Parts: sequence; C-alpha cells; structure tokens
Amino acid sequence: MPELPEVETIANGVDARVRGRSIVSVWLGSKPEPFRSTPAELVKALTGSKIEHVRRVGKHIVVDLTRDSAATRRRSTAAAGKSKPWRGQWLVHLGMTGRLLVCQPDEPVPKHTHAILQLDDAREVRFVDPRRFGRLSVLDLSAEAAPKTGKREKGTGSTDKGFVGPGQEPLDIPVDAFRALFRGRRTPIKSALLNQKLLHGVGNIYADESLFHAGIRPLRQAGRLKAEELAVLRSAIQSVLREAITLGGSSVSDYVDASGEKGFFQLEHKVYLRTGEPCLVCGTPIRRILVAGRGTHFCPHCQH
DNA sequence: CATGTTTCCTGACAGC
DNA sequence: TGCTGTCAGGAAACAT
Repeated sequence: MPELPEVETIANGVDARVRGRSIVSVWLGSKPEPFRSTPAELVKALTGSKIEHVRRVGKHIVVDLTRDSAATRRRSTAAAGKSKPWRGQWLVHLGMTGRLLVCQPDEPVPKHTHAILQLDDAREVRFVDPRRFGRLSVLDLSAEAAPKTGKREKGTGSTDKGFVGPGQEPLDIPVDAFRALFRGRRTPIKSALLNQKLLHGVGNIYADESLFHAGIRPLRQAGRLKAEELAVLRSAIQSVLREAITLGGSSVSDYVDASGEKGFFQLEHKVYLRTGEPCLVCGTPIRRILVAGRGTHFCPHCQH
C-alpha cells in the first residue's frame, strides 16, 4: 500500500516523465467512487492545462497546473493584455491499491482504469485502482482568493498556496513540534502515528517499522511517552522513511512505481508481516495484535 | 473535541 | 475445478 516513500517515488517518477507537458484530453470512467471533485470539475481543470510540477504532500500526489487565461477562457473584461495564467492543482490519493502510470497509448488499458489523461506528445497518464479507495480531485487556485468565508479548508489543508495536507510533514518536523503533537493524547502511539491530521504520510508499514526501531510498544499511550522516547521515535521515523525512499518504497501487495518497477524496502522490514518469525535482533517471535483495526506487528522483547 | 467502530471495495487465499 | 467465506486496510462517516 502506498505510504510516504511509495508516494514520493511515484511522484518523482511521474514528474520526471511529464513535467512541462500539456493535457490534451481527459477520459473518466463511470464508477463514481474515485472522484472527489465532480467529473465536470475534473475535466474542466485538467483539459488544456500544462503540468508544471508533480510532487508529494503527505500521501497525496500534487500536480501543479497552469493555463493561459487568454487561450481558453472568455476574454477578460478587465486588463486586456496582461491576464495572469489560471492556476490549479490535481490531487491524487492512491488509497490502498491505486497506481499512477505514464504509458504509451498503444499499451493495453488494464481493468479498473478510472482516468486517462492524454498528453500533447500522445503519451497517457493513467489512474488505475482496483479497490477504489483512491481519490482524485482538483483545486482552482485562481478562484480561491475571491470566495472569502464560506468554504474553509475543512482540514484538507488547502489554502491560497494550494494543498498543504492535513498534518505535519514527518521528514521536516522539528523535535519540539513533534512532541507537541502527542501531548495529552490517550490513544495508543500506533493510532496516533496513523492519524493523518497529526503527521501525514505514515501508514501501517512505517508505523510498525518505526516503533520497532525506536523500541516502543504500539499500545503505549501517546501522551505518556517521555520526551526522550519521542525524540528517538522521531529520528526512527525519519531514518526509516529516508531509507525506504532510497530503496524505492516497499512492494507488498502490488505496488509499483510510475514505470512499473517494484521497490525493495520490503526486504528491510523488521516486523511488518513477520508474525511468528524470529526478531532479527533477539530471536523472540514477532507478535501481531490489532490496534485501531490494523494489523500491528512488534517484538515483545525489544519494544517496551 | 477525543476516541472507537463501521463502511466502502476487490483480489487473494483457505477450506471444502 | 469452482464455489463460498473471510480478510486486508486509508480515510471518512457515524457512534459514543
């Protein structure tokens, strides 16, 4: 399942392949689940737009778009010659099984393809998602300034600067801010790590792996961890995520990057999906419990 | 507000 | 072989 390292790998791969290209046409499938914006809004924002940049924010892929206002919009009544380009963003969340692929047009279109963007060099960006937990949406950043109150960002973290995600970036957060996230929380630290409104980007695999590296049990109350333990946990999260990015992510399930390549971090997993197998540090069998409805793996000897 | 529980989906896999 | 039942899990909706 795509978490921060997988999304980063995919976003970088797509960026390298399509940056600077324009979207000629858009096809959307008939299943409604993947569309967080309406199909009309998606088509309107994407068609004719230029892809300026593809990057990761939390677990989202953010595609920055521009379009010359003069070219496609009705002639602006005000300032005739010098209209600013329209700006928008395409947000892609891959959910559990989503893929964002850059393909040649003659490659067969797999089942569960929900969106195809045709580029000006004839290649296609395809969104494929069998389980349909993924989500596509668009933001109109040019319109953002005018509507004052009313539609706030409602936790999705969109501002006039565009999408900033629901929480803090695990790789950037200072240690004091990291500690503050968990202050007073009674929920298990594993649950808190999965809460995207606190840190965004960490999912089930990297929560378990980080807690193992930090030597902290997943059921410890988040607000009762010592300052030193939280500092260690933050470092563990960052080193695990960076290592995973370096290796191209974890290919469990059917994850592949933008060109269909698998990652290799799954070979480095110390606890995830190793239930009953010996801990690689002490040999104690890895235990599996359920926390926040998620399979949770830990070493009862190494983690306290 | 904080926290826990249910729901959405399909593919994979166990068991018969 | 092929059917049925179970399960996984991100995030939002819903319940407490």
